[in-house]
Amino acid sequence: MEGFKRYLARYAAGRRVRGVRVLDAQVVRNVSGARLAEAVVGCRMGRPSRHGKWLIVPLCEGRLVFHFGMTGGLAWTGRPDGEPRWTRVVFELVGGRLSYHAMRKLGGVWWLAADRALEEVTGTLGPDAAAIDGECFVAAFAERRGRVKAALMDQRLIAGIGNELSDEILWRARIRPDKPVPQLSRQKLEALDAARKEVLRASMKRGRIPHERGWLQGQRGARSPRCPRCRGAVRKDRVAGRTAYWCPRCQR
DNA sequence: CGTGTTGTTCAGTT
DNA sequence: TAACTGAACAACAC
Repeated sequence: MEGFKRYLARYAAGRRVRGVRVLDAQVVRNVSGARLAEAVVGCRMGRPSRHGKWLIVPLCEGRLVFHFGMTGGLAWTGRPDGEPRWTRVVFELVGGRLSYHAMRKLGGVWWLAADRALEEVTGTLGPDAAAIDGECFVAAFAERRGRVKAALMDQRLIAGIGNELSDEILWRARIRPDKPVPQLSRQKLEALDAARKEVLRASMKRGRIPHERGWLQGQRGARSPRCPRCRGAVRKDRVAGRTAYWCPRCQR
């Protein structure tokens, strides 16, 4: 999401909207295409911000809110040639166009007038995972009783960590994904916090989760995934309703 | 044709 | 209440 934010900031921020084309009305969630166009045409896109996996772009008196589901993205096209496959909404800007695309339509685009709260769209979100300090992070786990992977991915607790990031953080902290939170020692919680900081720092620097040497995510989808640390076989299990990759030798 | 998928939400259950 | 499970959404790839 940080990558999308920077992409929008680089290509679209500061440009005036000339028109909006809604190719699939289903992904514009809370207003009609006509109402969206009425709200944003003539406005200049402001500097985007991010809270967890939500992208917020101020525009005139309101803001556009984007969520990308599992398969969404943004694409900037300077010249009027073909849009990306699965483009759902196109913002025609002075100097180019910004396409919102999504194969599966699990995310969407919202328009929020100035007097509406972000929470109306996003639901309750915890503080952003990249913005909090260690004390706040550890405190978030204080009352949790479930599995650590579920807690990490709970957006109401801490916003921004999804399936892949949670696996990567747990692997780095050497904690198994199904470990009950109450069984984590103070030391382990601090290791989790250190892993959280390092994984997010590196991911935000690159604009995506690295899938390279020394990263568990490089093994996701491999025929026989190997732990980058101990070379043991990586397990693939269902934890907290999602596919978890983890190393049973390193993660206890 | 069946299975799995980077996210979220909801109903139902423990 | 907290938290879990499964289904739903949607559109593929394999």
